Amino acid sequence: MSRLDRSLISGLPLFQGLTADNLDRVVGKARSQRVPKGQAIFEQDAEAHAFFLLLDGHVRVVKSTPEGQDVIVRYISPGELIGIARALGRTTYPASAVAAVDCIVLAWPSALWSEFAATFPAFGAHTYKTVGSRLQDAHTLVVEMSTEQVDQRVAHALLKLIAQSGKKTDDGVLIDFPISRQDIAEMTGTTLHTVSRLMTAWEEKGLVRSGRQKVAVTDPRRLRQIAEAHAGKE
Amino acid sequence: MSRLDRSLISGLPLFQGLTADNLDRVVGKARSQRVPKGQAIFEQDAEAHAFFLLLDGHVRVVKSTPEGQDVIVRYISPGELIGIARALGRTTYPASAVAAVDCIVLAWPSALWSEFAATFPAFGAHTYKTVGSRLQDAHTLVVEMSTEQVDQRVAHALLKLIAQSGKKTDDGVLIDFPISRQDIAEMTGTTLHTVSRLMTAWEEKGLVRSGRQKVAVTDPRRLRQIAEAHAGKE
DNA sequence: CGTCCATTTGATCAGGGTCAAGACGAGTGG
DNA sequence: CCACTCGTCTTGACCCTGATCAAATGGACG
Repeated sequence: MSRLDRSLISGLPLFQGLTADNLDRVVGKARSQRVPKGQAIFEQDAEAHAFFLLLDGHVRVVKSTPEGQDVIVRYISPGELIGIARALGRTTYPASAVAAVDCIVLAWPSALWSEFAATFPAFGAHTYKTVGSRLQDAHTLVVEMSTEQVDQRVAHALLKLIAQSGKKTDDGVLIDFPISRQDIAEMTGTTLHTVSRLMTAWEEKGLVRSGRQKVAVTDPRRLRQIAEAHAGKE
Repeated sequence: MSRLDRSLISGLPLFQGLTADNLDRVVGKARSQRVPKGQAIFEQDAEAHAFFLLLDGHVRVVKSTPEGQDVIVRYISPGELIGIARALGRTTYPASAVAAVDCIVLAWPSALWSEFAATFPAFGAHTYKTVGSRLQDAHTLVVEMSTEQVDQRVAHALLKLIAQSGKKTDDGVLIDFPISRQDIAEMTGTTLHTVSRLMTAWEEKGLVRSGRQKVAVTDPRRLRQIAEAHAGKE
């Protein structure tokens, strides 16, 4: 394994304001890890021995019910922390984190979190801000799940995905990692069948272009119309 | 208005470890406020000028959609903080807080939050733990909304309510504040009609006793069976 | 070339939303 | 003290969205 370098993390807002020396100390305590596509970084209900920083790739956070149904709570992009359960007073992970593509993560023992937070104010502040916005997101999702029809929820999900991980191509804005109908269904509380029907309908109208584990949005404007109100249906 | 006394807050875990002197300082900066039933403590999207501690009463946190539908995100019990948006990097309140009964709250200007957190470590730590568990709750709710049938969601909602604000009576465990069918519908993403039908069905089976803005659970065990699995339906 | 998985598409049907009407109390004003 | 009104709750009838069941198609990859 190659030696870890502070340049890996020096650009991140999370570590803003740290000296080169401090960055070295932080990186020095991390273990880097390659996680192949489909593998879990950590599992729901397991002991939260570490927290992670996603350096490269995309991760989905999944909660599973006792009955075996999965719900995708959110996707994680490079530069974000995951597995900070411990920082919030939990001893186990409340969800699983699965690599959507091959990923690179840095891992620190959970115990270090409070040390980092105490030593580097920006680190603590940024984390709490992150948690705060995740709480907002979760509440927004609850509202969507409570009040919207399936087509609106799927439209919203796609818009969030391209906002977070969109990549411009000739086909429009492409979601930058493999995502199946099943995945979208698990984000929106519906079935892969319904998602499939929606996608083909939207494809015919020219709103999206999609294929096997691939979705691109060609007309975000009209997709947003579907997401926003049900008045705009035709 | 009577003089504020440190005894109001001395028992709370939030202020654990503060000296009598410190408690006086904290209370001294607060303004106490009586909020009549039905009135808002703060409104969604308004400037977050203050954060609040609920001393007495019950508050529901409501998010409203642009289309005018309301979703009840959670209920707040005495001793809990509300309106801590500012602490999480927001400048406006993400939801409204409405008094479910006549309430007493303490209010501090938002700017004081960071001062308190810096000066009294227990205060900051407790808040973040609170935010963490609210994030958990929100995710749990998302999972429930995604995977459960209406009867399960309503059963879960009632169980949470009696766990949080249950009061033992001859009729079973009573929810300690007025709550309508409409309220329960807004917690569970359904309509008051469906809630009404469920309640009468459960009343006939002897699971609950309910009336106008009043719900008591007489058989939590069987209610939990409904909430848990759909295998147990008959 | 064969196997596996993602996807598509059709047919069916039920959970629960919508529409409509009424009953039941609780508070208000005469 | 009673009549009235308003808000909550109940209940029936109907129908639509989207789940379920079933099967076929089509790439991707070994």
